Amino acid sequence: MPTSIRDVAKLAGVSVGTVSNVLNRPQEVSADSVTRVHRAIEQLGYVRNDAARQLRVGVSSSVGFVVLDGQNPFFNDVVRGAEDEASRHGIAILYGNTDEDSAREGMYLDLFEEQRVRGVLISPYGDINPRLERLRERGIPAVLVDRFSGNGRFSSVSVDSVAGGRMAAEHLIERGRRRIAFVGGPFEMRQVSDRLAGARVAAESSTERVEIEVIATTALTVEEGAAAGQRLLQRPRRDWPDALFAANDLLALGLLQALVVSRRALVPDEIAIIGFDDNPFAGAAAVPLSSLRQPSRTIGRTALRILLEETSDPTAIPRQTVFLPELIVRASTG
Amino acid sequence: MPTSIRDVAKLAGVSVGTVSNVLNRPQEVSADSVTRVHRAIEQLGYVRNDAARQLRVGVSSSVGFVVLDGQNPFFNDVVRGAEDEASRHGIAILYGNTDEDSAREGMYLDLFEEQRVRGVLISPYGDINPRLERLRERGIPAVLVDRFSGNGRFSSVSVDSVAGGRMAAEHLIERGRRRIAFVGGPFEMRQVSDRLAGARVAAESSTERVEIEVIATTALTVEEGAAAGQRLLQRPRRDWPDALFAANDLLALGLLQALVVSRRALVPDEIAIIGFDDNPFAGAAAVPLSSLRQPSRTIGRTALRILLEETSDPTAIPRQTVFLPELIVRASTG
DNA sequence: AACGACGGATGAATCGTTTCAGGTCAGGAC
DNA sequence: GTCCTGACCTGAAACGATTCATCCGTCGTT
Repeated sequence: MPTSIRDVAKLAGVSVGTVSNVLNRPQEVSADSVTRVHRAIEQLGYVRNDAARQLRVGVSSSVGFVVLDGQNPFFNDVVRGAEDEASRHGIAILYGNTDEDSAREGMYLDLFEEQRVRGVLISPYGDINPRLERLRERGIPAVLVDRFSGNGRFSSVSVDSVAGGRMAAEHLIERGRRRIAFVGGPFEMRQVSDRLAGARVAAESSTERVEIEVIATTALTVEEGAAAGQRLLQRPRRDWPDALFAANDLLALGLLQALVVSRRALVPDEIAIIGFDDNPFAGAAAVPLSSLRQPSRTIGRTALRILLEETSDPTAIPRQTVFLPELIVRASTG
Repeated sequence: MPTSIRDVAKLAGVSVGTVSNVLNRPQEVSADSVTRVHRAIEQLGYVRNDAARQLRVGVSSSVGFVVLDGQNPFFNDVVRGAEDEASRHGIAILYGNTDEDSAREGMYLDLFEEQRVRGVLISPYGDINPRLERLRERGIPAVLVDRFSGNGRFSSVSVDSVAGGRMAAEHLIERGRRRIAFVGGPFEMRQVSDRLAGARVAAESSTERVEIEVIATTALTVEEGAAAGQRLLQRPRRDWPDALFAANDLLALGLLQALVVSRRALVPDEIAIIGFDDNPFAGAAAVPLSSLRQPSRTIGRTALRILLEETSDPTAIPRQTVFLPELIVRASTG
């Protein structure tokens, strides 16, 4: 029932080798054979079986993308960028979402290894360097996304979070804020600790006396942001910071919502807020949100491109691509 | 270099058949062999080659998901639901985004057919019934997502958009609004026309005299919503509607933003707004947005479950699963 | 006429699994 | 001692593509 390359060969009156050649290097086949084979393919509705191809040539036509947080529009944009570039090469994306769960992360890496994917894009959660090393030994390269490769063993595409944190804090300081609360967590996430580090650099290198307080959250979500906002509002007013720097826009939106709904704190007059990512909803928020824009589509596209280069040249030296975020000033920092 | 099942067999001192049995039906193998094989696997770091497995048994361990609009949080949630269910079965998701482009849609269906995926989830854009029929003939079932199967030839999981449209309009009418503008488009999208149809039903079955005006957009995006809002504000004030029903939350957020930023129209006092989807950002908007919540995760999960059932029983009768949306009232409709 | 070169076509071998028809062996029934 | 029954294993065939050593004609050269 399922038609194979042999059926095509028979109908076209040529050998299977010729059919394969028509499919893969038509220039080495006579024009006559090409048309006959194409006609046969058309007539039978033949579609090449990629599993057989992959088994023989040993290389798959898909790449895996392990995403940290499928809810986050930032990652969706990154995936979009990668998917866009992949489709140009006839490559499909195997999508795995870990939701910050090491077990799921490992599970997807296993799955992708079984599939012998061409390569893996990953925004890592746990310590997966050993896993990635192992994949590489097996000829599956990996590119880290939204994460700088600490030891330089892998290529990575990320945004300079330290610089971004610094830009955010400098902006707040310049606007006259002196008591900044950094809202974010968990701090095992490199992006989170980097953004805080950047903010601290800004505070220390300022001529003014600037305090940085840390309000820890357990995740980068709207809910956690709102909860943090609630906690803040319960303090006596004199203990309030005059600015909030949220580790990402989801948190910032949650914070904003808590402050606006309570009507107890004016944004930005009493408390300014700045986020990170500039996700598509930041500009549409209660008070349009200042943020640091990441070139998310470009990140995905670039990561996929590097991955493909590494698959064709396994000896390539890993390279770290770092983009600078862009400060977007809106009403929330007035 | 790459280790195969044969290497494992040799090291464990058994035949390849036994290794395969250990992997696939351990209960039929002696305990002794099982442990020896496992030890060998461990030692060699063997990972089964899924392409070879797939070639032999003829069934892949991935399903394709063709998504209409990767930017839309609603679809991301649906994907999440599907992915969650899939991971339970050791199945990976091949992710394809069409961005409402028939060419891309066809491209992904081709790609998935080459991969001989287990099945396809799709939120269709163009008229792809013939393509899906063809896939089915080849043993690849498809489940329509967020779209009712017109001719009942395929299973589908969707939300009753007519009912939702009706609920939205009834809510506005009940709140005293009489001049409702429906903002949405293109109308080829079934969801859009259904939501409008529902609103018309509500208007006609009301005891009051209710006008429904249509403001067409070219896409369901924040930008289109904002643009529609601008156009609206340019009219003389006496021609303004007193309520806007947006075909989805992205549009609604855009509308809201246009009205709020201009400060010319009070929401909801002068103009009420209701959206559709209840995406995670609707509640965090300038004026928290009323909306119709779709059980997006559940939709994805259900669709995948049905797909798997159909792969195991190809004679199953297609079934249409329809969820009812839930009215979420927030400040934007006072 | 002999020879070499070359464009094309051929088909067997191969990739790494799963499956299945048989084979081996120990133990139980008679 | 013979036969039967299971439990367990074995190894070759098969899946559908790609590749490559060969072969076949034709044509140009000498």
